[in-house]
Amino acid sequence: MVHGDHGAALPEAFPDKLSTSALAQCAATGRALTTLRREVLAIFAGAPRPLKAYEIVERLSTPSRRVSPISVYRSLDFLIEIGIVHRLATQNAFVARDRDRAQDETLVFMICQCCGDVDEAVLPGMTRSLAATADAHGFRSRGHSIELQGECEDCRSALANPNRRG
Amino acid sequence: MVHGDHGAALPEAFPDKLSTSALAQCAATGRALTTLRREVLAIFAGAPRPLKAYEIVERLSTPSRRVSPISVYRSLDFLIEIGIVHRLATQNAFVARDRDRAQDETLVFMICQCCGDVDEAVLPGMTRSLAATADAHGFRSRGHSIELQGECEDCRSALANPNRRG
DNA sequence: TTCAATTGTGTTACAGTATAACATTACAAC
DNA sequence: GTTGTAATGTTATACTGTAACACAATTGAA
Repeated sequence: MVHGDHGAALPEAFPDKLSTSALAQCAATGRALTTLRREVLAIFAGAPRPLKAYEIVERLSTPSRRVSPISVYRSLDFLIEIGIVHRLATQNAFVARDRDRAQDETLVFMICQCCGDVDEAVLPGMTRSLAATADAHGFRSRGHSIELQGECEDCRSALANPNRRG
Repeated sequence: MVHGDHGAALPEAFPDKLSTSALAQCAATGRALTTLRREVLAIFAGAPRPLKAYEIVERLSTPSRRVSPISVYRSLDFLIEIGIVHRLATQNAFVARDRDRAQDETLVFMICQCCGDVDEAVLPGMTRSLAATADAHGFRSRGHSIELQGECEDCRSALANPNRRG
């Protein structure tokens, strides 16, 4: 089962928003959402936090099926290309988001150093601002990575009120 | 050049702007700009591009002196702490810059995928914009990483006019 | 002086991240 | 059926970063 079996059934609750977006992207670009790519996506769909590549390797591997790191990396590269998955460069980790992939949207990731959770935002003026800066330097931008490190609201509350933590 | 000349041929005399900034930061924080840290800084001063940690290891090592990766990483951590060196998360590489380290300045790095050169800029409104976004999400930001990937002016010219390249 | 605390480096070993190179499988188009 | 392309399998390895503990130098104080 390499590619072409776009209708393969998956153990998890499919289709979700992620795979719907992925399928739309594949249809638009003439590429295939293969079994392996679906499986990786399914793992993201069930994960509340960013995933490490080798976590995905572990979760896909069973005693009878050894998924190699490079296969996972290749699937990740694909999902990144179609805009479903984002690499958190500062964390060596990956997240899946189903936002509209309008090319002029600038995603900002806020990464909690305490609990590892990631939130994301779109800065309306950011795209223009970055483009203007790049222009001023003669730089043609083709991609970006914007990540904030800090503490999320929950962790700040917990730190401020250690007695109340659950 | 086993010892005494810092292990690197410098194009400019010491002290340069980088080490001047570093010394000022050390004086302000009561920490030491040791020989190893100076050597790492000197390598940055002579490098036109971002450096990989293991490139620094190689340049510091000689047949009679084996500098270990962890020593280099420790020096890099120190130089990052005092704001002289920045880590390019998307490249697993490091650059030294001698900008004023005003805490409200938001550095943006523009990384040429073609030649590897890095330019940086300060976006005036960015700090406020990011802070407002973080606030809106209850996120307390303590650090950030903003990197653009693309092509620098020189490489764009070269690509547009392949005959003229030199 | 001697002790303890602090800072920084040396040394060894290893953990974690990512890719190269080549073989194989599946499908589509001719 | 042959060829071209896309995707994965397989093996091995390169690259990036850290843990753990020992050693050395400095400082401040009993």
